[in-house]
Amino acid sequence: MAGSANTPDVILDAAERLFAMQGFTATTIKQIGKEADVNPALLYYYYDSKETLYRAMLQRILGQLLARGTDAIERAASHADRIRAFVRAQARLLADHPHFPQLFVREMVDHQASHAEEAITSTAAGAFKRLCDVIVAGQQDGVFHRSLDPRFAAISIIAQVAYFVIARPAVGLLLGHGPGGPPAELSERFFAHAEEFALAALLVARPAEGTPS
Amino acid sequence: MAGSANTPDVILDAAERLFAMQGFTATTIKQIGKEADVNPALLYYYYDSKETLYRAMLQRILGQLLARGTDAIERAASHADRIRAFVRAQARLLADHPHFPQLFVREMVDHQASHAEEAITSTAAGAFKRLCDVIVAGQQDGVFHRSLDPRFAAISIIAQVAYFVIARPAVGLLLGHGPGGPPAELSERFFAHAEEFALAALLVARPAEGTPS
DNA sequence: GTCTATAGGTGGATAGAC
DNA sequence: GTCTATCCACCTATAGAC
Repeated sequence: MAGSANTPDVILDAAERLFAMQGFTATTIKQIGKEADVNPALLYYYYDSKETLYRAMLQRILGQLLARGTDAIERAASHADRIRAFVRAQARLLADHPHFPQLFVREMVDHQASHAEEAITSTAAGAFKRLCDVIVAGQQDGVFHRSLDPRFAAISIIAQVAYFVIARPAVGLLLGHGPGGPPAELSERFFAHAEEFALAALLVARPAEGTPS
Repeated sequence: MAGSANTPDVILDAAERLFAMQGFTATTIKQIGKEADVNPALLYYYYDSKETLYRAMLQRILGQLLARGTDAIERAASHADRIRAFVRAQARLLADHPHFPQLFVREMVDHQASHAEEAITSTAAGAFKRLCDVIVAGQQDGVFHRSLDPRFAAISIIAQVAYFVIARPAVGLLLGHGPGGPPAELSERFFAHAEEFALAALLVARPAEGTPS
């Protein structure tokens, strides 16, 4: 408030944290005001309603995410490296925006993606298609296994990292680290594994045991 | 209600539907009463509070799910068939209990699995361990690739089907079928793909193109 | 732009008749 | 066991002073 950022952004920051942690209905205007350290009534000066505030918050984070280029994929030299780059970019994206997984799955189950539909079809679908194209190109060059449906394979690849962060409490319990989730170092190792697993599934000629990437 | 089932179960049925669709906070006692066609006040005759009702509902569905045996895995002849059997059982399980995915992810994000912690550690962890054991056995016999961490591989395998059903609206949009999700026939094909993808990642010697399973 | 005060509505939960 | 009536807390949103 008094300081660096302007009030609407401070409000959106607070809303993002609370909506991600508690969901839409469980989060109250008063909580957001307190978290943002502004008067709750002030929220209605900037946003028409709680619903409007939620949409603005979601659009902002979707915009931030989708603005990130997928250049790393194009820069990669080989088909395999492009798959690696995609998985790595996905993991970095989710690590940099820790609230996003919760907001995303809440939007799925609460509103059937209705508030995110445009963002998904207009931009996320682009990243998905790029991954599919990488797979198809690898198949045509005989590097990737041809019997896999490229779109299904793309979903399987995305699912690994996505599920790991969404089901974090369950994964933590399964790996013996409690419902707080696995420690950061273990998460990093899983993300590295996810690259290997995806490539192992795709590649026709698998590199010999222990061959460095 | 007047008829086959007893009132507590009718209430739990209604609660299961509404909690799955709307979440804990957004679902009201009055809605549940209406959905169950009983007086809302009656819920407090059977359950102490909304929270108690939620827990009872969750315990019931967790009990149903965890009671299902994993015999199919043990009956399978080869390492590969055991992986297939696991994925198939997972897909069947989720298809038979359409509310479970939503309830599960809501429990993750809303309560960090606190209400499901015991069910996960006592029983779901058993199924997870069995999958890990199948992978380890395959690795020891030289059938599965040894460089993969068995626990991570198990998560990658589970993630495919789990993410597909959790992110159903997003998957529907990505595959061009709208936020209502993909049609049943396409889901079935994805589940079949998930078996192939998992095996392709695990197997050292991949079957030749087009070889039937 | 920011605050105080409050209207208007709804939710969880209880008391008590039947 | 089931229903009616209702209490109290809390929530969204607005009116209006500063």
